[in-house]
Amino acid sequence: MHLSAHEIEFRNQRLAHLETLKAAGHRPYGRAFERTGSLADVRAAFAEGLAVRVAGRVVAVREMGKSVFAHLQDGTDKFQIYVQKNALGDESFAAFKAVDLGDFIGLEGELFTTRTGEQSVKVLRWELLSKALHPLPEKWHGLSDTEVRYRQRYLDLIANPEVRRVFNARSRILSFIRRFLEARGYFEVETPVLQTMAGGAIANPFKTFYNALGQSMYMRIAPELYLKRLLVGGYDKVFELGKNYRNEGLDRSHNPEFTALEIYEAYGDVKTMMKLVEELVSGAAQEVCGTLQVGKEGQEQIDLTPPWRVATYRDLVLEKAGADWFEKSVAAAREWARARELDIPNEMTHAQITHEVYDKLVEKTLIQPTFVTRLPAELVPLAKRCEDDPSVVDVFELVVRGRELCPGYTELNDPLDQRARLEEQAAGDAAKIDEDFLRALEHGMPPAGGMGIGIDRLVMVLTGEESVRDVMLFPQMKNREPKPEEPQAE
RNA sequence: GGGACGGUAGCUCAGUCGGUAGAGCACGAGCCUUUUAAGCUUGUGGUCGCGGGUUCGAGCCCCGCCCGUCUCACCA
Repeated sequence: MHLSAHEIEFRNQRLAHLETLKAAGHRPYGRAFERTGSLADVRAAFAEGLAVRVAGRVVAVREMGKSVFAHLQDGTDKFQIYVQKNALGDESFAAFKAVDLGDFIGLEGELFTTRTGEQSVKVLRWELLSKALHPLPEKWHGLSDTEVRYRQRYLDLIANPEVRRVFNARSRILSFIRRFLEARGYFEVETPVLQTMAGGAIANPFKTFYNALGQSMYMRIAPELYLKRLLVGGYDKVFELGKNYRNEGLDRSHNPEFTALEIYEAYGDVKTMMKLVEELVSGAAQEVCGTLQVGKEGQEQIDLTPPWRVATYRDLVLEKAGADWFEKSVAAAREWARARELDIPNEMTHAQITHEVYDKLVEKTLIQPTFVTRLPAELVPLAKRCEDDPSVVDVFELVVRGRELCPGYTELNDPLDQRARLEEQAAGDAAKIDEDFLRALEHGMPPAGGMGIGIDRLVMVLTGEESVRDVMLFPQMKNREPKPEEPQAE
C-alpha cells in the first residue's frame, strides 16, 4: 500500500481518533448491533417520538458547537441524526467529535422532525462500530475518475447512488429470471466451468492445468453442450445462469468473463424460444423498470412491448444492399461494399461479404428489438437447417440497440448432420471434435428449442447503461505495472 | 495493435506566452444547540502518471513508457 505523505497524515489523525474512542470505552471495530430495522424501514415506520436503534456509515457531518447534525447511510437509505451535548452528556458528546466521515456507528434515540422538515433521529446513546482510516470521496461531485471507480468499486458505491441503483436493478433482474423460469417449470442446473474441451461456441478459451489429473483444462466458453446432454438424459426444460469465460478482446460490450443464461426446452423450437424471450425480457422490464419503454434520458427509448419485429437475414441485407444483391457477382458485391468503406479482402466469398454487410451496415441500425431469422448455416453449426432451405438455419438473433442480445435456435439433434458440421468447422483437426458430446447425441436428443441471453447486455438495455463495465461490479482491469515473471502470450 | 483524448493536493477541477503550483470540498485549530453542498475566522497539505531530452529555467515543448476513456481493427 503506497500512501503519499498527505494520506499518511490523514491516516494518523484517524488512528489518533481511534485511540481517543478506545479511551472513551468504545470497541474500535465494534460487535453485532441489534437494529430496529434498516434506515429505509425506519423511514417507512416513521412516527414522532418513536424509539429506534439504527446503524450506518457516517457520510456527512455538520458541527454546530454544542450540537451536531450528521447523515448515516446504509444499504437502503440515508438518514439524518442529531447529536446534542445535553442529550448525551459531556463525555459521550466529546467522544463523538472523534467520529470521522466514513466511520460506522450504531445508535439509539428517538425520531423527530426538524424545523426544516427533515425526518431525523435524536441520539441518546451511540457506539463506534468500525473506524475508517481513509477519507471518503468528495461529497458533492462524488467519484468520477473511471479508473478508480472500477478498481475501487466500493468507493463508487458509497459515493454515487445511481451506481447502486444499477446494481440493485441487476439483482432484481436475476431474481425475476429465476422466478419466471421456475414458475414455468424449468429446472435450474449447474454444469462444469472446467472442461477438457471448450465447446458450444466459437471463441478462444482460457487454458489452465489440473495437477491431480495431469491434464490441461479450459474454462467454458458456453454451457451449451452439457445442457444438451441433460436433454438426452431426460430433462425437458432446463436453464443455467452463470459465468462464461472468453479469451478475447475487451471493450464496452465485452468482458472476458460474463454472465449468460441458457435455456433448453425439449419438443420446442425457435418459435417457442422467441415467445419465451419476449415474455421474459418484457416481464423483467415491467417488474424492474415499471415500464416497457426503457433507456436513459437523452437516449432513444426502447419499446419492449411484444410482439417484436421479425425479419429474415436475407430481407435485412436486401433492404440495405438493394434487391439485386444476391444476383450480383462476387466482384460486383465486393465493389459495392468497398464503396461503403467496408474492408473486403479479395478472397472473401459472396456469403462472407454479405455477412460483412449485415455486421457493419445492418445490425447496428436495429435499435428497437428485432428478431433476425434464417441465418446462413455456416455461421451457426449447432442449429437445425430450415426444412424449406438447407442453406439457412432455423434460428433467431435478437438485436436491441444495435447489439446482439440473445441467439435462439431450433437445436440440431441429428447426430450425423452434427458430426458433419463440427468436422467442417474443425477443418481436419480431430482434436477439436467433441466425441463425448456426439456420442450423447447418438443416444437420442429430443427435438428442442434453445437460447442464450447475455445477462450483462440485458442489464444494459434495461438500465440504459452503455458500457458493460457499468453493469459489472468488478470489470476486468489491467495491472498497473506488469509483473516481471509475467508469461508472454503464445 | 492503430488513432484521438486524458492522468496536477485524499476527492472534483483550474493552471494564460516556458518564469515562485491554485480553488472548492475534505483535513487541523477557533466560534456556533434545528443544520443540510451549514456558516464565519484561520492553517496544513504537491513524485504535476513514470523515465529521458531541449532550455538559464519545463505542469506546459520533444522522445520513450505505464494506466485509463473513446474509437477503429483483430477475434467471431
